[in-house]
Amino acid sequence: MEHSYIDLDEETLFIVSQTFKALGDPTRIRILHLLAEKECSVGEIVEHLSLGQSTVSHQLRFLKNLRLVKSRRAGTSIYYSPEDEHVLKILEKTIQHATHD
Amino acid sequence: MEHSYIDLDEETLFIVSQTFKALGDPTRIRILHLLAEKECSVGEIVEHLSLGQSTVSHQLRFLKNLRLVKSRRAGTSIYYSPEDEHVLKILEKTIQHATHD
DNA sequence: TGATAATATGAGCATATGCTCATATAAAGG
DNA sequence: CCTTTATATGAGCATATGCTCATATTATCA
Repeated sequence: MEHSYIDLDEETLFIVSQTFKALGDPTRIRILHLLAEKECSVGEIVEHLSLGQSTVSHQLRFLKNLRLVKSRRAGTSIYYSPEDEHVLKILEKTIQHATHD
Repeated sequence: MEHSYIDLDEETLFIVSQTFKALGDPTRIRILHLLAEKECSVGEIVEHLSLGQSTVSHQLRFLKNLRLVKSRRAGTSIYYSPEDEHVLKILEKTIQHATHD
């Protein structure tokens, strides 16, 4: 029996799953959702979300490795902001979807 | 210092993270992507994707618990298809994004 | 340059995740 | 009914994940 289905290649599968995995954790969602509103330093994120400094740094590194956030230094502080508009839109839309349905 | 940011409530956070967690695994992505093209029985999924029967059944249960797929029985076979259009669109768009960029 | 402030990083631990193996359940046919 | 076919489920195991604690880096300022 014939069918035209072509399976996803490994690289696509890896990228897509990694991207969604990034959004699949409450802490990272909170961080991204906060950064969607305004650029924040690590310390500001820690305060706003009541998280440990180490936790935030670790998660930011995770997000940065996936190019979902970018950073800039200002003195001793480092400010983070979203980098991937596509992923950010998906997140915000899904939050809307979950909130208003 | 004042700011208008309101953190996400726990329930929203849970729903959103669960949803993305579902999309954060290569096996589930492959299954959903296949089902996006056509309704399949468990056995058909097993064949198309070269996965273990138990693996597929477990993942389908996972996806069904989150209402991402639905099922209908036909004799001894059970056919699965996507249930959540919103999530399916997100998945397909992200696959496009990962493939064509 | 020594002290302080902000952030990053590594190790360790507890929990979560995903697979496999074996077995259970359900429907159909003889 | 008893078998066969299709699917579901539970247990067990290896790996992944996310947090905390301690410590390392980096930059600023006295």
